[in-house]
Amino acid sequence: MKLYNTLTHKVEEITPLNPPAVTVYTCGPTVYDYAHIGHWFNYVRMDTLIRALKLNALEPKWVMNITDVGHLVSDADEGEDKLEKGAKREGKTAWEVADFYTQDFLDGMRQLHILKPDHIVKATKHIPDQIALIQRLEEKGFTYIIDDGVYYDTSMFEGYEAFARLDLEALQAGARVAFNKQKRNPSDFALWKFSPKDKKRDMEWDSPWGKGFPGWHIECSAMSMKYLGDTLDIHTGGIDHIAVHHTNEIAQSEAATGKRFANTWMHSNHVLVDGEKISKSLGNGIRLQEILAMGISIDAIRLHILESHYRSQSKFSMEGLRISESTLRKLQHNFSWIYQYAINTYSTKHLLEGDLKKFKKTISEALSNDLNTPKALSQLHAAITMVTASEASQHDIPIMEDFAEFIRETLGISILHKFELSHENKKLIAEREQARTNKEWAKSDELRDHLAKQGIGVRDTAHGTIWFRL
RNA sequence: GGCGCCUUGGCGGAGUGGUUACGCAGAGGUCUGCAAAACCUCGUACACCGGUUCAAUUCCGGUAGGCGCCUCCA
Repeated sequence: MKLYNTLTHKVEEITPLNPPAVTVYTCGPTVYDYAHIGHWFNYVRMDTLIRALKLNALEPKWVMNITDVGHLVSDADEGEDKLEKGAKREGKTAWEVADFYTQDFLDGMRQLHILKPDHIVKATKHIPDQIALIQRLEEKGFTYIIDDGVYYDTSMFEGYEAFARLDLEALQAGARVAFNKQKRNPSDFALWKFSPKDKKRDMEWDSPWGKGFPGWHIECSAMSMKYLGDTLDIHTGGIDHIAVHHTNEIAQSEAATGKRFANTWMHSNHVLVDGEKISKSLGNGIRLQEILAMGISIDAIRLHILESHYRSQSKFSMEGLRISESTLRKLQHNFSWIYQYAINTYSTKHLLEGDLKKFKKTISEALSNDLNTPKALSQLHAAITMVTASEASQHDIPIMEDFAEFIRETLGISILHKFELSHENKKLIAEREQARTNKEWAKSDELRDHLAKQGIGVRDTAHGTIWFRL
């Protein structure tokens, strides 16, 4: 199993510390608003990673966080907490806002058939862990206190800029925001923020340094290490987190433990809409429910996401999504059709076993090579073209079922729709065949349309009429 | 201003130092009562300019354009 590692800028073999276990930590959402399609690209890709690891006989231990406190509207630690801001906007408490959007996110995860992480951890449920980690940093002398909080002194951590290949002086010179003058270094960040003296926040906790709330970055370090140990096999997240969030996670974690924080860093690139990034300020993020309301299926959304590589800047459009929908339908129709054809066909030959085994292998190889999902899909297309062109028979039924299950497990897409025909429909099909025999074309066409409305397709073949699920 | 990434046929999108990506759309054909589907064939893509090489879309340098991060943000 190979993956591009942001740490080394190379595609590398994954070598877990304790195989077959492989620990994976994914930066989850900040739950102050609805998740949009860009988020779902990210999480479907992470889901694909987990599926690919399993395919390689590894046993992923997957932890994802929910940021339900502390993510400020600015990484420079200025401004408001997003949750508190969302609460103000909606006339709710920060807790209510967090609950609402957490639920929205978890619903989306389920709907998109994203595998369930072993632990979904909330920042607000791990305040003591974060405080303990800050204390460790304090003991080692990495922290200092100013008016608004406890800060991490990035100049104390050698190689702070290495991960993101930052040029700190240049960053400072070109930065568009004014840095807090009390900070020792512009790149220093808050570990603990104090509550404003004059008002009570919805979310605040006591700490050795005073009442307040944790900075955004500390949660990921505290929770990942709590559930997965000091060194992670794989840490994933959006590409935008490299420069600040992940750089800070490394600084905090490695300063505290003296050990490597994560061996492999995987980053999902952004999705562009009309050539631009999806962002709140542009208002160009479409929600999952909006897409579903347009009649696009879950499988089509997944297929569409898999059609581009996770490291490329993918383009998103509703038109592209509709194309994926028709592509998916075609795959499903063809596979379901040939399956039904095989059920109705007798032969002593076993045609498909070797070929489908070969395709399973090429699909596995594509996924195992830095999650090359476009290539995996091309192999899926090739497999289905091969199968539909074959003279499949009853012997091939288990092989086809096995292949469909393999695709469902690895890509999370259903290509085989199995269901029993009702007596009613069986009768209609028989009637249509009779009408065809009698050359009553108008009647047979009418019956065909009638069946189509119920989701039953018919194809007239040399082996008679074969029905399949549309 | 600094750093990083990208530029593939009508669209989407892989990949490779010399051999078909693939999908969608399009053209022609086979089959069919007609459909539909399937199958077969087809387009001589790799931003531009140099360099390395027997050979470059693929490596190196430069030019142009785009995008991202350094605010919000997966």
